[in-house]
Amino acid sequence: MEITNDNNPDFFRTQCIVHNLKITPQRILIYNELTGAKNHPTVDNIYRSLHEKYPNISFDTVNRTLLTFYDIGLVDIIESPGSQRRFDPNKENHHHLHCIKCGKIIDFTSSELDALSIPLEVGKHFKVLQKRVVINGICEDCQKKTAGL
Amino acid sequence: MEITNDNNPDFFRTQCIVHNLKITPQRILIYNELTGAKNHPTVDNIYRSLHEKYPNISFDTVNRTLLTFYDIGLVDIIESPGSQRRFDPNKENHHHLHCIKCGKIIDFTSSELDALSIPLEVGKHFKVLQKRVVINGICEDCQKKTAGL
DNA sequence: TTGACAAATAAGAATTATTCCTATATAATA
DNA sequence: TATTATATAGGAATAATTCTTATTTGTCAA
Ligand SMILES: [Mn+2]
Ligand SMILES: [Mn+2]
Ligand SMILES: [Zn+2]
Ligand SMILES: [Zn+2]
Repeated sequence: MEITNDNNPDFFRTQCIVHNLKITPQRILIYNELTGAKNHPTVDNIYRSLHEKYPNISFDTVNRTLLTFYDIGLVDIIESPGSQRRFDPNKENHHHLHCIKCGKIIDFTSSELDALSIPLEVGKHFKVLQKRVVINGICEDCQKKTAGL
Repeated sequence: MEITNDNNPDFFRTQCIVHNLKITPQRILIYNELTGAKNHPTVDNIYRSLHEKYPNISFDTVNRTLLTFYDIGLVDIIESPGSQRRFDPNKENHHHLHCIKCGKIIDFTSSELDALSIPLEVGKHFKVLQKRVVINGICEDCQKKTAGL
């Protein structure tokens, strides 16, 4: 199943206006690249894709813009085991598989897991905004690669 | 509740021997520091603590040793939203609260969550090694800080 | 439609995090 | 105790992120 992210130009414009952000060509490009992205791009992923078509865009603009999008809730910054910050344009409830070999982070959905209940004690001390199941393991590709050992 | 990590010198020695690692003073120091650590230290956290008492220890040794410990399964590298790699000496089944304000990662336990079942479809394509619930939100301290706004 | 201005950008420098290099030291073994 | 493979310290190199500043641009009021 292919996951496609929402790309709603009107929503984007509205969010920018609500948060007093100017609607610049760079922001539009980055928003489109992001919503078109599979997986969970790093700043560098987005920068490189855009830089091919628009050689003048700067890395810093991509980075700053992605952080701004995070601030206004347009994108998530997801958990990963170090290295580079990774963004998730998919704000829907979903869960993650982390491959410990290649670092890939794969989405999966489960209404059962969406509904899991958090201990009461936790809710008393911690304001819960999002919950997700994170599974560590080895992806299909990496299993195949080491099959011959 | 205070979480204390196992510090079992015999276990440590055995693990080193099994994996053909020399038992060096540095490795012992790092192992002890790690098992004494609350929360989820970065390389720099461990390095700084040790460096106060042992000014000759090098950052690279701490970093390399922690990665070695990860390789032999003595410690986990945990999910975090970028910045620095974080280690978890607690290999028991447990779950995490991520504070999006201060970056703190807090442990909690729940036998109910330990037992959650993963969709069959996932297991077919992905070799599951560990599963954990990761909750994003705002910790008690950070809630207090912004209470006056 | 135009001008003023606050906000955003590009480019490169600076900072921070991690890894690599290599000469020296040392734990393990015989 | 001598040998040797492994590990370490220290510093250099690389990678990731953020900052600085001169310039440009989107927005809005006139
Ligand atoms: Mn995702
Ligand atoms: Mn933990
Ligand atoms: Zn993989
Ligand atoms: Zn906090």
